[in-house]
Amino acid sequence: MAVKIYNTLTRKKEDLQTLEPGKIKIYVCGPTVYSKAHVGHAMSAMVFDILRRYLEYRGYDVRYLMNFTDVDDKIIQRANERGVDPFELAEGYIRDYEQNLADLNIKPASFNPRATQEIGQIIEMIEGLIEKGYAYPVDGDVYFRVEKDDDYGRLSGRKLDDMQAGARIDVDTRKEHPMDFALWKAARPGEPEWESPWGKGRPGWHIECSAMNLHHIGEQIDIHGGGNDLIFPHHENEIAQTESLTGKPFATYWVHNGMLQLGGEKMSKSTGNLITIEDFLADYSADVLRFTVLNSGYRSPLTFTKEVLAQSQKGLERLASGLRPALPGVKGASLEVLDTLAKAVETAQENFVNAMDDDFNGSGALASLFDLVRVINQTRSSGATDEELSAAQDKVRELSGVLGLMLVTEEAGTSKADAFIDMLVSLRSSLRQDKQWAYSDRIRDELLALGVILEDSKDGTTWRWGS
RNA sequence: GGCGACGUCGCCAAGUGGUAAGGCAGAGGUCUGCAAAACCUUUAUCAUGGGUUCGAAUCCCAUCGUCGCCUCCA
Repeated sequence: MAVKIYNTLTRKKEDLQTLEPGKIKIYVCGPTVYSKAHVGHAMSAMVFDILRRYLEYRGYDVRYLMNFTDVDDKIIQRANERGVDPFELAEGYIRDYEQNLADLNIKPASFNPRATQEIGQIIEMIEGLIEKGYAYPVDGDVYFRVEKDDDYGRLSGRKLDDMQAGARIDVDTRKEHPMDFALWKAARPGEPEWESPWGKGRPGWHIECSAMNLHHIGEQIDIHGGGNDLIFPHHENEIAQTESLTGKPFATYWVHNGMLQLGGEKMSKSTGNLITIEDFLADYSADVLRFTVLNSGYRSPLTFTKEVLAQSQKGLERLASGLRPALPGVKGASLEVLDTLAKAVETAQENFVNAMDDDFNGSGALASLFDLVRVINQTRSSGATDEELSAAQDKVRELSGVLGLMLVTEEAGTSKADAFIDMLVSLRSSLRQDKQWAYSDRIRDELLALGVILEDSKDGTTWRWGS
């Protein structure tokens, strides 16, 4: 069975068919680096990280690019406000973002192109577009001629006529059509500038992505991703520019994630309705966000509330419960029970792949893991040994890993405190044998306050670090 | 005003023609000195109103509601 992907271009799920067998080229729109990134960026990055990890798991050789827009009006404005160099400002936020991604367990891209490093390519493209009649210079600016592009609007499902009707459009009489967009902007005093055939200036927003693609992965790519707020105008314009120049379909699949909702509204940099990734990670683990993203459809809006995060936290604990060791003093489970476990491993594998194949259904993939965890826990309760549990637990780790979940719990045997905790637990066991409940409960309570969870069973006491 | 997405159990949600996955929370139970964990049992007819069909959460139309885009935005 093939992987199915929902394609914004056709509004349908389609079988994934790559340009080259076994290889897949993915380009994802990264942030404009003028401020700290927020959880919405994290969500988007995670969605495509999951997509990428899964395609790798399915055996594809993935080339994955994510860009940085490092020259733009807002960067310049912010830099001027602070009296710093715009390039340095951008550089700082790029480093922050890379750190954010690492903290979120998001795999680094194969390459991170930057707008400022593509100026030559950009100028070349614009020249090509002018030559073909798709662009025209005015007073040092260069605009794309939307009316020349018959397909314009096909990604976002708009028509030029519809858009003029109610939209607020700046009346720029120099433009031939109100929807014509800038490929090149003439420099104003004090702004970063590059030499060009049209005078000093800098690239427009959309052209950089087209240029980076062309330069680093080619005229045609398999998947182009980003937030659904980029569909129009950004991706629409990318298509217009690239395809007008090359005459070939740009990306086969356009994949867009839904917006993160904070307080019933889109989390957004420009409105300030946001929580930075840094602040989020101060309170929650990366897994909590990843679980939340996985559990909701990546194309739907994701409700971001404390309650949802708490639910994710509990869900993760449940997944991790499957990884706990055998009960103390067990002699092994029956063949029948072990057979059920082995079958559950197969079923989980199958359900997992089926779910993920179907447009990266994370919720379904998690369900397959929960089902397996339940059977593991049943098996453990039936007296299975660590060895008998290990294959199933490895499967949980393997599949969680494909989703990018770490499921790391601080394990016994890794801390200097272990010996002391063991001693207290052993002391408490003696107290319990003498029915000294007051003292034994006090030890349990005080250890709990220190983050150590004790669990008694009739065959002894186990302990683990809480989260 | 235009375009698009969505509305499934208290909450997060999967499911796109054949009588509703999973997680959280809740209730009852097993185990336990108590507790915790784990396990077992249990909880919905799918916004509303029409229509198509032998049969619809799933297709069509209308209504209501939510969100996104149309200006920078993941």
